[in-house]
Amino acid sequence: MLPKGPYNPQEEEPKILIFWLDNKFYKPEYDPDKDKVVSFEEMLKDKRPTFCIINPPPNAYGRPHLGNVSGYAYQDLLLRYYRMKGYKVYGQPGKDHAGIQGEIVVLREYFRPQGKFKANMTRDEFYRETYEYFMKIKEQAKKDEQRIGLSSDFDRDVFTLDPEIVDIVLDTFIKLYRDGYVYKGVRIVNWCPSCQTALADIDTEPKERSTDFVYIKYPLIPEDANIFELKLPYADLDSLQKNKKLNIDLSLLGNQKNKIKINDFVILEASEPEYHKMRLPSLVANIKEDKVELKPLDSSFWQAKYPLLIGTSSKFKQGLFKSQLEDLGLKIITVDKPLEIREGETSLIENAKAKALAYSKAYPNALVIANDGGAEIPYLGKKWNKVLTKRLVGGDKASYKERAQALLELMKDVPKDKRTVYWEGAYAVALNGEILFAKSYKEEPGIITTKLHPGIEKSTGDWLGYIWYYPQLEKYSFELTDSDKVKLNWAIIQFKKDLLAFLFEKGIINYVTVATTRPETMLGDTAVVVNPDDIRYQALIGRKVLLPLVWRPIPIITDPIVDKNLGTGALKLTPAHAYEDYQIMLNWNKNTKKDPDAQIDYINVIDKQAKIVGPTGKYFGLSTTEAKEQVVKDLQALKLVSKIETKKQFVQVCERCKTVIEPQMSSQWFIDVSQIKKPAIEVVEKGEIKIHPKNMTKVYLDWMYNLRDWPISRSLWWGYRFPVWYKGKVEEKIDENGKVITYIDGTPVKDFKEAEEKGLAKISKKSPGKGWIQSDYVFDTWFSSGQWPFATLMKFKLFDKFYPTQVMETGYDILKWWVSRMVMLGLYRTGKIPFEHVYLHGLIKSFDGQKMSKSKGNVVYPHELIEKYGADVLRLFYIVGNKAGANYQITHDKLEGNKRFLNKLWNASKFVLFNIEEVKDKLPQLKPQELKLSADDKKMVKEVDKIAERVKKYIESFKFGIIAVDLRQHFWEIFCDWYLEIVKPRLYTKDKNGNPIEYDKDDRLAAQWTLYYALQKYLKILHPYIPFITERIWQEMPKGKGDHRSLMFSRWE
RNA sequence: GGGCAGGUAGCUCAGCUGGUUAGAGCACUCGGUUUACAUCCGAGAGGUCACAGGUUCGAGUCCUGUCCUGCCCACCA
Repeated sequence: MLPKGPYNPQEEEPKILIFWLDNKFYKPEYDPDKDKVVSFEEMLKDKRPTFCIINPPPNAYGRPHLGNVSGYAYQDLLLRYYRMKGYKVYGQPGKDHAGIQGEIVVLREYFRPQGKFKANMTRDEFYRETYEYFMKIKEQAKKDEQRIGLSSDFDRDVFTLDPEIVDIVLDTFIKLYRDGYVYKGVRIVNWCPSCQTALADIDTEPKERSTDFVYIKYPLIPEDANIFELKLPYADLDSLQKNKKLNIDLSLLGNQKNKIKINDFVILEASEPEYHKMRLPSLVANIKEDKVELKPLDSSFWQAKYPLLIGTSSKFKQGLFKSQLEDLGLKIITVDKPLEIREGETSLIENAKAKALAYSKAYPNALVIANDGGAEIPYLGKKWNKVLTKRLVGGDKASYKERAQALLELMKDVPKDKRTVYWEGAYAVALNGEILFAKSYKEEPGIITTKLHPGIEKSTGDWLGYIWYYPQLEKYSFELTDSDKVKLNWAIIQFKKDLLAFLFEKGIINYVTVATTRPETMLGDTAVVVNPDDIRYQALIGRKVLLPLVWRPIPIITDPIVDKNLGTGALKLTPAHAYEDYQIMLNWNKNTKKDPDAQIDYINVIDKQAKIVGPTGKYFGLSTTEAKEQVVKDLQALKLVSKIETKKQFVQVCERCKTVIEPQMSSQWFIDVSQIKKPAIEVVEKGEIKIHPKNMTKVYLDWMYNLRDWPISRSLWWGYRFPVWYKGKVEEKIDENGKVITYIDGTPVKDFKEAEEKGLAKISKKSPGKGWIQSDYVFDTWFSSGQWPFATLMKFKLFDKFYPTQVMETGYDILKWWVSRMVMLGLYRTGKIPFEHVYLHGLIKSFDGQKMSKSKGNVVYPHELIEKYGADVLRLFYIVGNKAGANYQITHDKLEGNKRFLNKLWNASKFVLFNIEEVKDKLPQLKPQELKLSADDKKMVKEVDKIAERVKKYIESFKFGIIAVDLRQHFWEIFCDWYLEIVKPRLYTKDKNGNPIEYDKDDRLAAQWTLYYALQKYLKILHPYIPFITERIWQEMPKGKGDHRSLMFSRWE
């Protein structure tokens, strides 16, 4: 009998848990038919179809949080469902060492109280102690998993750093290396100059500071100028600077000497004995027979020479933008009396053309932009606009009069409220008396809103365009066109989106101004980057600028990531010391693979002590702070600083010591994913792996399509150490060209392959012998956890039996990080998909509706809720009404409601059990057709069978949360409120006062059987949702065919 | 800036490939019951399905645009 009173989960749930654990129901070796644990071999031979879920391993050092536990509810629901369906079920639990996070936590919470730090420990000591500590502490996480009812095989609970797992993971690395998918390359890393270590992004934190934003002018090298580079004795350079003149021998130019002409550039480079380099740009002033006279350049050389702009708009006339233009060294010609060619038989576009031609005649060297506009035409909505277009035969070519006529006619047919008005205008651009292009535009319905036409922003794919002048807005903008039809040799300057001016290239733009918060890194600049759609710089793409101070020609390249509106829209590229610059370099080099000359490189100018190194001349050896001051000072002396602003900026600082991170180049290990990602994309595209919810498939595929080579090495102690050995000490140094060079035992090596060939390095799991030193790097956590599905199953020799697994259930937030890697590495290592379905659950919002976070103080721990409500209530909260990928909020109402449901189930069961007590044992053997079932009984049976069928359908399509609402309601309303109430009179054998009453025995038995049948069915379909209470009630229920002493193994049908 | 999701009752959310009168839980109002139910049952009220167009015999559902919210990614040179 069930105990009296309301259901008490704190009392009942632990008993059930012990019942399950003691009987080892969770083990795959448990055979329900024999009701015992059979041998491993016997289990392997079992013919039942398999169903396997690998439980995502939580961090070993902490207790699983509300999110982890939600996962277990879903995983366990599936495990239990398929177990009851007769599958051979296996759940693989595990605990994660959690890489960097694990290391931080153990240092803080375990070692620091003992006065131990990485500085006063050996690596082995640290690893051993941490391992032991984790082994101990991970038991708590395991208990939490069991408490929620997760029916996985806890005898096979495994740690990610388990030696056998490590072995399998390292084998994968070695296989990747042998197959040529692993390489060691130089890459930018977060370097903490104080801790002297590379840091993962997660170990850095943003800090706001205010800093100087320096605008530096990089002189543009004229297109037709040759550039020669010459190495000279230092003394010669010195004399050049002093005397402003130098004669050098033509023969120094070698076979290029015939090319040189006056006004060419010669960049002179001289080295001091101690490695400092001095570079100075000079102009060829005079060529004698065997000598060249060189003149050093000063900044005045780059000044602009002549104006070339004419605008016809009122803004020019008013002298607006004057200062900006003059800042560029331009003079502006304004036209006092603009031509008025209007009306008559001329169309807008003809007007514009006529204007442009007239002006260009007057100013033969000017590029003329002429506009004409102001025609008002009605806007009629979509439908009417079509009519309008049709009636306006001739379109642009129609004259004003024709147009006005047609519009007036049309207006009559248009409903009044739709008669709004838009503007029409035209543009023409002329040069040397010739029209370059012309176009009319129609835009802005009605009273013009404050917005520009959306097409303007969208169509910035080309550089040629049309000016649009919005009279009512007093604004200019432009529209771009197909540029391959018209090729012009000029650029367009745009000020703050408002003014557009077309400028001749030659002699006008003679600087490219870049803005930077880190002027000292310009010493390592290798390019200037502009947005490919930025019309201002179109004519400059592919040209070169001369990097001041170090006087190195660097190219102007493009990348869409560059923000046109930030700073000057031109970005100085220092790939060695800015993460984003580094990415731009990679992209650029990838896109210009076929053209080796276009490739750009890095120059590392800051070393691990934050000192200036590399080819930096007089700045060599300065600290970054000193260098910054000096560089700005020197640039100002050259008049190459146009302005300095103060800017608020976020910098990354070291999480531990708060030192500003100094990004720089360092040698790291990579996986070349270009090949191995292909099958991982294919299996998802083909639907061999299905992702729930479906829309996450796109997220996965987008991520995979764009996946770049994966850096897998980390400078940590806690993790899988690389199976890489060096014969001697490994050092990294920056050479005089700013390149990172690795030295093994003093010998410089180009790359790892070379080191291996020279016998200085080896890939091996064990030490190759005395004197060999193992690499300091450990693997990125995702490299190991990406192998979790097959590594765990291989360890337990269950691979053949259970791989591929059926479901991977995890939070959608790690789809990209974890799921993608499991698919990729699983396919690579085993040739098979790791799982058939990916079910992604949503995140849980706290009681206040916000995302849980420690800083907000709204974190809810699952064990708190379990203590108060029990595991079943929490499981219902996770499941009921929720769907894949959707976030949901925890509320007390939901928890209370679930508690009430359990109580209802408990009481209804008590009622049923009490009323079937004396016929309990024979009920399962009775056949419905032999019973005197009433219409209500039959209806009840039908109803419960129906809901069971629906639940089955929904669970198998991963919609168990949605159907749970119906199931709960079904039990409550159909079984409790309806059937139980109407069946009562048929069950009573006594009246209110306890006196016996007459009753029909057969009818009563029919009712009793129906009660029994419905309840056992409900218990079964409810079991995957609320295993504890259903199992507890099951213990009191009579058992029939297909029933097991544990509800867990009783068959659904 | 790019991407994804969402906007439905007072609150938290369902509503699959378009199809009667748009649903559930909680909260609310009224009535009843206490031989399973520190309760439960019955009844009721409450919605321009964000907004504007469109497709259709028919739109919460499909298309276009707009607004708002949340999340993810990137970036702040």
